[in-house]
Amino acid sequence: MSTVFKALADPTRRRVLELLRRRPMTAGELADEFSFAKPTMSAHFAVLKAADLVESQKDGKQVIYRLKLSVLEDALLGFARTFGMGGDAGAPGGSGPKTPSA
Amino acid sequence: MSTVFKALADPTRRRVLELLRRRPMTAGELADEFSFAKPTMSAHFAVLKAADLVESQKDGKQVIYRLKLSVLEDALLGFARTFGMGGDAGAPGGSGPKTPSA
DNA sequence: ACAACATTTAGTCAAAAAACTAACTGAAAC
DNA sequence: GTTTCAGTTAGTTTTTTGACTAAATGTTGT
Repeated sequence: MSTVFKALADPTRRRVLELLRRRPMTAGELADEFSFAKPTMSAHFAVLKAADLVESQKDGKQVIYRLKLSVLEDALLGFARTFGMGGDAGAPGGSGPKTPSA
Repeated sequence: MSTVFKALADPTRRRVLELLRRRPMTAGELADEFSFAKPTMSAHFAVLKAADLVESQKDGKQVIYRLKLSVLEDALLGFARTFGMGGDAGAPGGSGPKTPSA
C-alpha cells in the first residue's frame, strides 16, 4: 500500500502508468516519451515494479512493461473505500458524512 | 494534483486523513494519536493543507482541522477515471486522451 | 568471436523529506 | 501583566529521492 502511494507520488511515474494503460511498451519506447536519461527511467520502472504496479517481460534484447491495472484499482479504490467513497470500510458509527448506515 | 499525491505518499498523513474522516480534530488531539513530536505533526498538517486536503479553523488557542473530503474524492476518483475505472477518460481506440494536439 | 544494441547496475551528487530541539507567537487564565 | 497552554516557526540533522555518467550485462546479427 505504502509502496503504491510512494510510486504514485512522482509525476513521471504516473505518466508512465498512463502510457502503459493504452498498451504494453518496451523500456526504450517509454524512455523516448521523456527527456530523462535511460538509467533514470529504469529506476522509475523499478519503483513501479516494486509497487507491483507493472510487470516486465523480457523479449529478446528489450523489456516489455505492462500495467497491472487490477493492482492499481485495488489500491486506489480500496483506499477510496476507506473514506466512504463507493463502499464502506471504516466509519461505522453515525457521524459520518457519507455511509448513511441507518 | 501532484501535491495531493505527494501528501498521500506518507503513511502518517494518510492516517491523519482517516482520523479526520470521522470528525474534525484539533492539532493536539491528532498529535496525541502519534508518537512524533508536535512540530513534526504540525509540518504534516501543513503539507495536507498545502494540498488542500484539510482546512483549519482557529478556536481560541487551538486549531481545528477538518477533512476536505470532496477534494480527496476529486483527486482520487479523477485519477482513477483516467485509468478507465468508474467512467471513461482516454483509453478507447482514439489517438490521445491527454495532449489533444489537434 | 565480435560489434551493436537495449537495458540495468554502480557510483556520485544535489535537492527534498522527515524527524528532532529550542525558541517564538497568540490566546486564556490567573 | 505574567504565567500557562496550544500550536507554529526556525534551524539542524539524517535519510531518501531523483537525476546524471560510466560501466556491466545480456542478446542479436555479422
